[in-house]
Amino acid sequence: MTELSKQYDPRTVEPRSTERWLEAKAFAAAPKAGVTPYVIMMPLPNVTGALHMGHAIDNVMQDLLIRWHRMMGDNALWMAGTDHAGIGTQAVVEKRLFELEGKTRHDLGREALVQRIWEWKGQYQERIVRQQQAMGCSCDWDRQRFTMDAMCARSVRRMFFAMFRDGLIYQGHRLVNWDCQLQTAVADDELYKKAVQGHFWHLRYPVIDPQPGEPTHIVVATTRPETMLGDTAVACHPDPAAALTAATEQARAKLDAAPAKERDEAAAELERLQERAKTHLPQLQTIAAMARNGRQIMLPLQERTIPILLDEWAKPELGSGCVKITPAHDPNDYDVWQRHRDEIDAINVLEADGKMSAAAGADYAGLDRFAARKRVVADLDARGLLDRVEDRTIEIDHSDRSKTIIEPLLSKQWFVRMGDVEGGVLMGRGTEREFRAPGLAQAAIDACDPSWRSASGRQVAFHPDDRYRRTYIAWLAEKRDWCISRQLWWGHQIPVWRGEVQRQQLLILEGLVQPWLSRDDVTAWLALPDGRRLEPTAAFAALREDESIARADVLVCFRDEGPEAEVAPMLRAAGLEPDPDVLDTWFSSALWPHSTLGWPDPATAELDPGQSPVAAIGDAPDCLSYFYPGSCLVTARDIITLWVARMVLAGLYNLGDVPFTDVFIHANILDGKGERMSKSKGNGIDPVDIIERYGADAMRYVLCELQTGTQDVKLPVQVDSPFSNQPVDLAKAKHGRSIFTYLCPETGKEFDVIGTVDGVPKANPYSERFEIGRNFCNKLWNSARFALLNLEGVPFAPRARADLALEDRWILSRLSRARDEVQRQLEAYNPSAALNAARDFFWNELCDWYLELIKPRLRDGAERGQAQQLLATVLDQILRLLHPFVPFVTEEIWGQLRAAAPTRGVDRALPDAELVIRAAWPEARPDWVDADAERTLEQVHDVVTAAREIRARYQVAPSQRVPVVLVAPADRRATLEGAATTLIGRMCGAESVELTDQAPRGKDAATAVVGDVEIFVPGVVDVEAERRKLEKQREQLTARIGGIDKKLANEGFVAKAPPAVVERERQNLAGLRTQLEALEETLRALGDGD
RNA sequence: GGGCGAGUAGCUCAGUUGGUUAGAGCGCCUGCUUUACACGCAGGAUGUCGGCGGUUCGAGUCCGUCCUCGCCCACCA
Repeated sequence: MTELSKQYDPRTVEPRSTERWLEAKAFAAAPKAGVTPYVIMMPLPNVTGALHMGHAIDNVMQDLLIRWHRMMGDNALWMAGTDHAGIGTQAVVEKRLFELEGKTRHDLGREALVQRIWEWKGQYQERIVRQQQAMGCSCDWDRQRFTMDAMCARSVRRMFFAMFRDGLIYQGHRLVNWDCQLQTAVADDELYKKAVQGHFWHLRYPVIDPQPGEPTHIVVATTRPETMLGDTAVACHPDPAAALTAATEQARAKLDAAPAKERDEAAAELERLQERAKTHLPQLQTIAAMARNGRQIMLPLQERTIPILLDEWAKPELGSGCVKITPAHDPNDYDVWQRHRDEIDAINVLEADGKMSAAAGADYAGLDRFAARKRVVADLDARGLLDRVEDRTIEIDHSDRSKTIIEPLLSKQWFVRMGDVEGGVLMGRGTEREFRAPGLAQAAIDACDPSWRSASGRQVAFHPDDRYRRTYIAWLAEKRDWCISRQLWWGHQIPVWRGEVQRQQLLILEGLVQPWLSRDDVTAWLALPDGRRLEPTAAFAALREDESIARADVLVCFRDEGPEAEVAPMLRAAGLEPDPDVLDTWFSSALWPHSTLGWPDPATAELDPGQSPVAAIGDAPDCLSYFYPGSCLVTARDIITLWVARMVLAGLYNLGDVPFTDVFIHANILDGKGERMSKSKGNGIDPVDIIERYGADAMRYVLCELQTGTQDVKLPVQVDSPFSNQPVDLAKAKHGRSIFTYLCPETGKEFDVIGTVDGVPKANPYSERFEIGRNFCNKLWNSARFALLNLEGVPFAPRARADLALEDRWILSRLSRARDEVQRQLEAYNPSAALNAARDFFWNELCDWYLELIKPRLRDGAERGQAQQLLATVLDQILRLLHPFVPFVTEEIWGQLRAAAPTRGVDRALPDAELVIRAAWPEARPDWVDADAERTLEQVHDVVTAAREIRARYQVAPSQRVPVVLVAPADRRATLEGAATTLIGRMCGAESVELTDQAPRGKDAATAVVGDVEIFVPGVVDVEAERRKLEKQREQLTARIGGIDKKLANEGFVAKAPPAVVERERQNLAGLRTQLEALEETLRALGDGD
């Protein structure tokens, strides 16, 4: 037997456990007919950088579930991998390229830049995997995937093709959030708001040929004057009087309901609106009338006539009451345009790089938008067309990736139709679970409706409560089309050839391409200038029929790469080009739960070297049919809409079934200030820093303990300053030059907590909260050490419960209950409660009581064997219960325990396994529950605690044995006699324990009363102190008795409370009265000597 | 503006369908090199359950209202 060191050292133990697991391929999962699979798909970390504590809690929760299910006998697969994170990764690499080499992506070119990004990806993927392995993540590393590897790429292409064929993917002009720096569209959730000091310019647009009584100018206001160059109208409300009245009424209602402190503000608002009816309304009505008469405005600088539109978007209560309309650069104006398509156009005055386009006019084209803004303002001012300028703080959208201001821009993008479609959408085409859904979003909504079931009987449920189901549904219910194109270089290129082809060319080509276009694995659409979108056959027919059709936009999508390559030269010759855009990252991550399993066809899926096969082998089914649908998706709530919803709809669309049945939403990790840890905020800390200091188990223990409900977790972070060596609280410290650096409060010098800033010393962050976990591991280690020191020659013999000692029956009873509680809480997705149940049993019952109780037996020849056997068994069981939480230390101890006690068990041998990771989860043992033993031990506990309190009060040295006299009524004495008395003596350092019905004579005894038992410790004195203590206790007792008396005297209580509750109160009262009697008896005994 | 959540011991948090004296860990106080563990052991102190009002025999728990904090969504010419 190896001697265990006195202090647990995770640095030596953790690598050893890891090695054992990897060597035994303990994380690997392969399809096996007849065994239930349990599958978790890891939320893919982005390869933009290293993991922080937010990822750690996510990974630890998954590992907890996976290890638990593995022990329960499920075939547990945890699929790991990383996400290429298109825009994020490209932005990081581009930024470095510029900082280190002063180059832009255009200097490098597409191919070279992508090559750079692959290198970056390799580096970070490796780091991420190292971090996860350090945490103990038991992923099947031989199945690790990347969203851009061959297997996943094929799936992406397949889904795109299917959706394109089904008409669910279309190309359209839409207003998108444009990042002028990265020159790509970005999603709404990739934006953040930032308050910027700006201005509000009021511009005067001349009315053409004003009539008497009509205004000569219409005033409109904007924060972005340069966009006026793209104005195509001015709008006015069709019924300004009614709208203003409505607004006034609303303001009045608000004033009536306003709380005191908002009253003034509400009153002022009401007054302002009432005033407006006089100042603005007449003119607005005039303008509305002018609009009806088709009067025109002269757009200054452009010298273009534009109409006055009547549209409700123009609010009479705001600004001048009129609003300029720039459909190509403002979302609301875009909507106005949609309502007035036949009256106005959209003019795009911006280029992709943020410079003004030719459409802005010769004076402005080529100017950066901010320079153009100044120029436009100056030019208008020079013409006397600038009414006034206000200073204003404006909340402006910024791009999360480039940190630059976003411009709304009209551009051509690819979309997935989320809404309902005429005739519905065929989900799971060609599978046995095929069904028809109204639309993609609706299908995903239905999937978590409790009344819905897929053909496999599955649906999606959220945990720990269904609060987040509402988030999910609310988002999907908008059914907003999903913009899937990004103008990036890093990602899955959109597999479409497109081009504008002239009529003549098309007709020449028809014969050539038609055979191709009629194939199953090719889909083409031809968009005619009149807006019709037709299949090739219909389109060619239309072309022949109508000679006025001059050209068509041709879009061709190939299902597979091979045929595409074959036809490519022909397509090129016809003037088609591959679409340069790439797909939104979420398009590929939506497929993660099945693309990683080889969909659409595991038999032909392409693997990276060394990876486990996904195809069927012999009798074993293939991975896709065996592991899909998966079990549980573990994630933080911010990703519900972005990812969870899209995985559900992609799974339903491709396979006709949900990707998982449960979604476990865990807490977010916040820093000491209460802000969410994230890479971009710079407040994330590397789990490896914590592991190095406290151990991985300690970190896992604390993260599990913190995972209570959905309460977010604050994790105050400190570092020791590399300059003063003093602890620095990062929540209070000032930042240095970057968000990753801080200033030492003593010296004012700068240090770095991540290690990214050159020339600044690195300080390792830590958090004292993890000491709890470290202490726990040490306790576990030492309890095992104690056991192992005492297990030499441990026998195994089946033992009947009747033959066991009182404390043995007690600990088995408590173990049985603890096991059930851990199980119950894990099933309820409550890791904290599960861990605490295991902890409380282990620490408070096993260590504090059982180990102490059996120490004498371990030294006693006759009783030693049984005590050893029980000790080995209980240790075995607690190691199994704790393994999913703290895998490393339990694995190490398990090895030692098996060496010392090859067979463990009480009535029969427990199932054994070489590694605890593969050991069977403790089975329920209701037959071990022993209510009598529990009651007796509870009394022993109470008496011992009281006796110890006496010892502490009189500062009796631990080594000093004292006599203890227990005075109790006959029935109580019957319980405490024998074994219990022995245990009491053992636990409170008694010289002797006397059980009697007679208080000892003399008053030189310290006393305590527990229930109906009086405790005397003769020989320690301070009669007055004793009396005071007992009198205080009597006072409290009397008060409580009074309270219950009153309650029971209350007719309402007796009549209306459940009988069981009333009965309990009566019992309680009786108990308290007995206790009071005993107390008074003790007081009398004290008084005897007076 | 709409929605969701939180407020319990000095700190971080539990507290099941209302029902004994509201709990844990950390911290604090006292004592202890008790043969596994001082990262430990034994003992102890600590609460206007955010405020007010209501329902109820009974409220930390249910309802109303107000205060404070956080998050999500929408909008901002």
